Amino acid sequence: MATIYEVAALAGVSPATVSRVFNGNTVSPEKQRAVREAAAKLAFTPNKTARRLRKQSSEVIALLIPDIENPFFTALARGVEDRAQQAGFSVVLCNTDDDPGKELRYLQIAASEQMAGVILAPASDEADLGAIASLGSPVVAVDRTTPYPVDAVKVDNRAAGIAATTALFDAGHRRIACIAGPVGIESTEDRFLGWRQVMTTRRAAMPEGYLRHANFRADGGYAAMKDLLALPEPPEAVLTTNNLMGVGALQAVVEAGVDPSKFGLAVVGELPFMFLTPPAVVQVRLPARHLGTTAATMLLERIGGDAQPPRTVVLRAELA
Amino acid sequence: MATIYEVAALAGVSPATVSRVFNGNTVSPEKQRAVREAAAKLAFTPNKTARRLRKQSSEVIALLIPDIENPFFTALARGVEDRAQQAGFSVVLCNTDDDPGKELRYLQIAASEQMAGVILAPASDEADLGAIASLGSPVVAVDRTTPYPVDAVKVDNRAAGIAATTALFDAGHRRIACIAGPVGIESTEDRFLGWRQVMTTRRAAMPEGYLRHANFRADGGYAAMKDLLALPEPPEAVLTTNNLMGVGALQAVVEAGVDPSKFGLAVVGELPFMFLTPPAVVQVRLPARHLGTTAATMLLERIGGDAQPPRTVVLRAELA
DNA sequence: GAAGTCCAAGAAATCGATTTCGTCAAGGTC
DNA sequence: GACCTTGACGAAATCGATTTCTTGGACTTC
Repeated sequence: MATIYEVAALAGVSPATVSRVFNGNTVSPEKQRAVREAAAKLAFTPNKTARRLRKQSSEVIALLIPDIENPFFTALARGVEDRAQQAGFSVVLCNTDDDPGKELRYLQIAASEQMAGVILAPASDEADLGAIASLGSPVVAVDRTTPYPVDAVKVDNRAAGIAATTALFDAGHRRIACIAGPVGIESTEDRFLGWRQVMTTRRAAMPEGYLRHANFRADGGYAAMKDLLALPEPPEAVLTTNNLMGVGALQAVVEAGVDPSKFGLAVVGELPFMFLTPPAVVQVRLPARHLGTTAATMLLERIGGDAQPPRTVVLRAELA
Repeated sequence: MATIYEVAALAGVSPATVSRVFNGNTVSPEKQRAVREAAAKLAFTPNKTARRLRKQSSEVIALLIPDIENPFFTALARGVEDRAQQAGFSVVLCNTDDDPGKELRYLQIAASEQMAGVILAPASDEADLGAIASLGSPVVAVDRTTPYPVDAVKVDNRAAGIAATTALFDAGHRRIACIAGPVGIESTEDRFLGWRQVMTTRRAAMPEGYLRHANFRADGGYAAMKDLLALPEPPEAVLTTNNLMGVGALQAVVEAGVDPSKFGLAVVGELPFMFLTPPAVVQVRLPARHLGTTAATMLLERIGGDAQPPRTVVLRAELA
């Protein structure tokens, strides 16, 4: 790795001039040419670390997501990456596993690595954005909001829950259960509230046990669905508040010998890679990628110096 | 962000001593305590950038994969992350989209960011590892190998292809087509060779058009399968050389009104989130996560100074 | 033609850590 | 007691860029 000094020596100028050439400052055409030639000859790439130390900032943004194996989040990540790439930024992907400890560690890393900004799907309400915020690094919350006054991009989750539940109603189902995510995670909580609202409005019965809190993965949905099917009066239809629980629930239905195209299953999110989706499955498509591009755009605006008060953008999900 | 100088001032010692406290050098117990107290009071976190500039290395490893939305690669990424995490390293995930240009850019970034090492699923044979290698940063190729003399972890792809094809034979199929990935990608090429070997050994007919090269995604598999089914003499069974093409192929089968549990479909890899897999689908499970942990382990050994000649570890895939 | 303005470009400071080097005192050896 | 070793620790160099400060020359302006 050639340094700026070697380039300067070869080009017969000072290091400062070399720096100026690459940072768009006033340098005479001849010296400019000399520097570029020397740089090319030495295959010079500026040392990002040194630059970062001096500039106290970098062209890297951190993206903290809870589960890299969830297609919803990878689609979101793609959106972030596409947008960042365009702007010449790199994205560092971090897996928090919905563990506040891991999340905190990554936030500290982001701070001590002088990252330009952070996009975060908060694992918990207590996500400590204090450290990173006090650094002046912008933060955008995505998918879920936080108590901190930062930009946020989310989905109208309650509307999504309402749409999904209503679709089940319209298909003729009445005894509709809900498999919700862990308590305290805003996004699925809101979807569950949508379900409850529809159920209440329509005066549908919500027997004890028709609401299940499961972990976010396929196995959680699977177990919850098994439980539901084992009830004395099992539901005719079920809403799961995220994609992977939907996968698990569908499997449980099939394994129980119930015809999945008769049973009413609604999922907020998409059943990933499920082209074979039984027609009866209702899916509310979440704009995952769009969530990512929007968040990235907002973050880049902040990085660019935009100082307006925090905004929250709410995207709408649509029935697929 | 407090600096080492502020800590030193508060503790009444020199910056060098503060550094020594955090890097395990000889410091008297009293000063040690004083420094730790001061550091705690100021919430001191060492500036990674400065440290990296000085040490010319960091505790970050780069992982370059072709497609973050492919569950095979996310599982692999998880493996890498778990292992890295244990060793106190962070992982930076980069999406190459199988684009040599993007790949090259990321490799340069890895170099200019002083990353401790790189794990790479090469997009092409020409992946220029020269720059990064000349830096002395270790590189481990994963899933695919490269002409450069670096460590590699791969799957016995030919055996996987053989196992899958043989299983189709054993199920009574004879007219077996193959949907292979793009030409030039070693992993799927080898799987295709396994298919051809079985077909040849068993003297099965391989009519013109029974070998398709498709893009790696579900849509590629879908289109290829459509083509195959439209042949004058369509195959009775098909092998796809990766997971996503299998998803697409399965969809095409179903859409064509063919009963997927009659048709013979074999996939090298797992049909992601496909719990509803028709019984006839043969899957050769690839040890994706294990690939990741193994690669990370090897990389960490190299980072630790291991200088033995390059090794290639071949993992075995098993019929699921 | 003297004074003021402007601009290219080098010298040197700077970012915040780590590390080398040197100093000084304590302890050991003959 | 003279000499050597050892260990703690501060001063200063170092990593490689950016940026401020400074200088000297060209160009205006009156």
